[in-house]
Amino acid sequence: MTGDGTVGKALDVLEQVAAFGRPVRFATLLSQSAFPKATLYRLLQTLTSQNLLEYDAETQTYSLGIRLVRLAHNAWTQSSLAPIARPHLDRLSAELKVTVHLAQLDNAQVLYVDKRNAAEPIEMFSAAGKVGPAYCTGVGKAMLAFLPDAAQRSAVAQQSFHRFTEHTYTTAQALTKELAAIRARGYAFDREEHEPGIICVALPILTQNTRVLGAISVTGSTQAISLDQLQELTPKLAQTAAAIAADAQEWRFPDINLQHTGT
Amino acid sequence: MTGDGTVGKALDVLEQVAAFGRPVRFATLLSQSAFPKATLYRLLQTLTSQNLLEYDAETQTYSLGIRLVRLAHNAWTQSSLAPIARPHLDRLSAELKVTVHLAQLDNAQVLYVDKRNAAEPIEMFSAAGKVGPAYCTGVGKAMLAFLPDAAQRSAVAQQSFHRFTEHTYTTAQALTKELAAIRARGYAFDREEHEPGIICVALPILTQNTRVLGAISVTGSTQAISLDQLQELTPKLAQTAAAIAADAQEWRFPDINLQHTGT
DNA sequence: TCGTTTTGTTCCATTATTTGGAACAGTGTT
DNA sequence: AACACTGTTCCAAATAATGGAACAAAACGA
Repeated sequence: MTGDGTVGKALDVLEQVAAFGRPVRFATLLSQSAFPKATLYRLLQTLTSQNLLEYDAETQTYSLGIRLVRLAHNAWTQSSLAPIARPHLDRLSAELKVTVHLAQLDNAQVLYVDKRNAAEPIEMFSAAGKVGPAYCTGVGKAMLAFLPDAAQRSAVAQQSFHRFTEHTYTTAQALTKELAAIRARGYAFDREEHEPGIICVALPILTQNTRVLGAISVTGSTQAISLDQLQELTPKLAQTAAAIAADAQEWRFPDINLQHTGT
Repeated sequence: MTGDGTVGKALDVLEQVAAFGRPVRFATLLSQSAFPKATLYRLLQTLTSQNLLEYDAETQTYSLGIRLVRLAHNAWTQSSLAPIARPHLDRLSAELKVTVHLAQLDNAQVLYVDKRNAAEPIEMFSAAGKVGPAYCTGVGKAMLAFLPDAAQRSAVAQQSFHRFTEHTYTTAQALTKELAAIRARGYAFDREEHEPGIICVALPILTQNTRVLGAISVTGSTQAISLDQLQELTPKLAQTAAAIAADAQEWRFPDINLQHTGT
């Protein structure tokens, strides 16, 4: 997971700080870091001077810098499906009165990039950016199932297979079998595999060439809805997924017409 | 703006890609880059392998990677004022039925980290992460005004002073004078300096030691509200700003108690 | 079809940066 | 006043980045 010379090392440190989730002191980082004191020190300096980290002289702590927020806004706008999918999610959520998730794969994990909530109208940024496991969520399995073989094997190998509930798939073998079934069926269920009482149906968002762009899901609690009822929503979901994929396709082409922009 | 060896250069490239706002080809980047071909190529490789960029083989284009979205979620959660301020903004917005902004300074620019809209309930991530000019917005001037002298001079020097409207301050001198007035008064107005017909009052969020954490503002259109009416809201705003500052203060201390975590 | 141009990728000796052990400097503690 | 602890600086050795140029692979044109 590391590598790429200096840049990779700097990012390792950045992730380490991120993992703390709160401002952190030099000594604390040092004690957990593989880097020698002077090296870690200089990396922190570099990151701070680049505003990827922020150093609070009062408390002598490092925390993530807001430059990341700005960069991520660009990333979210241009590279995630969210802006394209937004109107479609709005429509789906309004029509069905359900909780809808939009996710993409990041490093064999599920990254949620947007969400519509049935009860509370909308959740903020806090929802976009969250990560979750791929092997025990509807969106995760839907995406894994449609990955090319090699990529799927690699992704499956990276799962942690922690048993969240009694329904969680806890071996690569069991998961691979489930993925094949999903691929055949065209959509994925989450049968309380991640949280007890929470079920969902998820569909991948695929290009014409069947490349996986992301996935959408509809979630409910077992008290409110049954798997069968969720399944009945799949046509609507499929329609939405197809519409998003079509829009995404269009969004990619403009660049090709603009490629002769060089000076 | 550059520097810091390899990491700095890599970030330059990252920003360059971000600036495009759409997927971009190697040749396009090369034509605008100061780096020689091979160097740029390797930097792109590194960034891509680190998932800060994403390479689409089909269209041969680079775009920002979603790893940034994940990192930014952490940054937003832990390092921005947004999570602390959220309940306070909710209350303020609900009570006054107005549009409220929460902003921080990033590199002498205004970075909006949260927003409450009077009409539409909430806007998503798209609002958090947006940047704007500091010299002609309420929140921007409120923050600049309370910066230590040296930092203020440096920040003022970095403003672009583009004339957006006839009320925009367009020289460092005029702005500095305005900032002194704001400091004396305790809050800032935006008198249609950025957009015609848009006015606002803004207050800085300060620590006890008067360090600038951020700013909040209440915005309105000249048709809907007058400056005097906005001014009447300042006590409520001041109360909210103080409450946020107090919460932020508490949020910083926990780390000090946990500093002996080393192995 | 075959040369030609454009675009992207690899090589490798040179050059510049990073490395990290160790010495040093602050700060607070007993 | 000695001690322990955390953070910062130094510098020769080790390592990684550099970029000119050669190479490969498409896209283009006649």
